[in-house]
Amino acid sequence: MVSAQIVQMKQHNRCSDCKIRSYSFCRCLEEDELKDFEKFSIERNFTNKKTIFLQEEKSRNLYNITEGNVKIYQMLSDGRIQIIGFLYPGDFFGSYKEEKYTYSSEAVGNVKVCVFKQESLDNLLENNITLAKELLHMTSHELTLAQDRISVLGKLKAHERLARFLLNISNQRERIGWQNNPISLPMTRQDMADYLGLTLETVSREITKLKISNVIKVLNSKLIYINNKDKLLNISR
Amino acid sequence: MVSAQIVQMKQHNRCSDCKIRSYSFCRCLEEDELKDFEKFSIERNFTNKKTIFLQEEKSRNLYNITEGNVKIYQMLSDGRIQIIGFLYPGDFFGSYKEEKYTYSSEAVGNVKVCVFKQESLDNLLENNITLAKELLHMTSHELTLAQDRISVLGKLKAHERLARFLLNISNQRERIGWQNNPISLPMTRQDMADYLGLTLETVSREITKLKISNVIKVLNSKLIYINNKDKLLNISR
DNA sequence: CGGGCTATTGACGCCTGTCAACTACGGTGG
DNA sequence: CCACCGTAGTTGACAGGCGTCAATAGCCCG
Repeated sequence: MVSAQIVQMKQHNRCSDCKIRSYSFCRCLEEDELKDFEKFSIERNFTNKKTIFLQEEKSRNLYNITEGNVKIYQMLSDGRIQIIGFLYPGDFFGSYKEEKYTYSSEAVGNVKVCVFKQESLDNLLENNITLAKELLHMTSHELTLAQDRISVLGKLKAHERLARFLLNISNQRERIGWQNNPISLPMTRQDMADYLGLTLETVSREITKLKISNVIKVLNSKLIYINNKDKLLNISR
Repeated sequence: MVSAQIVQMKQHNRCSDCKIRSYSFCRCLEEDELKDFEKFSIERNFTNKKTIFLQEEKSRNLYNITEGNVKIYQMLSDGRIQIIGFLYPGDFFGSYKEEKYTYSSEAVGNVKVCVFKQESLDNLLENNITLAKELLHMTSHELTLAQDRISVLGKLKAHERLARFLLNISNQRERIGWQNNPISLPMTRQDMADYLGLTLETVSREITKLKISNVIKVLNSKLIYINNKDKLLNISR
């Protein structure tokens, strides 16, 4: 089940040339620190649907996305799946403590990640307060996002959840400099449902309703154009 | 709406005598560091249902609970409430960044908190890598808990949510050395509902079902005895 | 004893899940 | 090039879990 192509990059300027550094926690490092930093990570590639790690495995690494999307999810004993998040370039996942992963992670499309061994990262943190504070701030931000998701799943109706989902994707894409209007949905309807706490049928129906009421245009099932952002905002609460 | 009794403690050994320090992020400080640390916070009291801060207010403080319970919650534009969490002694809340609070907080019963100004804390962090790492680890742990709650709200049925809620309370109480079997529920049914993404009627009905199937005994509406922990675990997934 | 708040219980309806049929799309092989 | 197949997505029919509304019961406090 766990299988992946491993590619260790040979180039020497991986970090300083990195296109997404300004979105990632490494942005707090100076050029000279970066040189050191680069030694402590390797780059790996994963193709669509490849597992990066599984829940309950002993955690050893922290991952930083440099290309593509990653989904992280939890599985209940009876096989029901809840997707915790769809991650973007600049997001990190995994753990910096030696314990078990609390979720599984999987590539959505082709993915490139930087992998940090926990002990390496811990040593870096010990000597670099700026890095520690940056990680603290980013983790704290992640916590805020997770708490917002608690509200979404606890209180919003299906159509409200979908509206907020589309807006979030649009904003997220804008944040990292991708086009934010015809938005591409790299995940399946099932994935969207598992993310939103719904079924794929409900997601499909709600998309159809938005289409009929002319709020969105479905260019194809994975490419959606937002006709009326205000209306979408209104629906999303 | 915001009103609270403010009490600045005069005693000089507030931190070194603190009963809950080993559950809080201050546990990482040495005795001599603690003396300094103490100067940067004041202690405040809040009585039942008093607001500590409101969502959207400019955030200036980080709070550390030393006594009692605090609920943090978000409100939608139409007044629907989602309770993000019920916090215990040793838990912290608020923000260490100068921005807006993303949730409101309110005392459940009588509460004592230590209040840290953001800039004070930030200065402390700058010079104390141990403290920064401790906060990082605790925030990271909070994130894990929030992610678990995402799964609960996204995938579990009402009876599963309630079962998990009761077990969590029991465990949480055990963790900080309170009795873990007849567990007291300081919050109302409405609060439980707002926490679990349900209505108070559903919560009440599910409690009745657990009572009838002899899994729990309802000593009174706010005091519950767990008869059959295994069965409860089984229901909770 | 009465008033107000909280909790329980009942009746009913709707939103969303479940099951199933059908369509669309993309890749593969003859 | 097209037939075929598998996967993904849409749509329909139906049911059930949970929300909504309402009445009743329990409890605290004056």
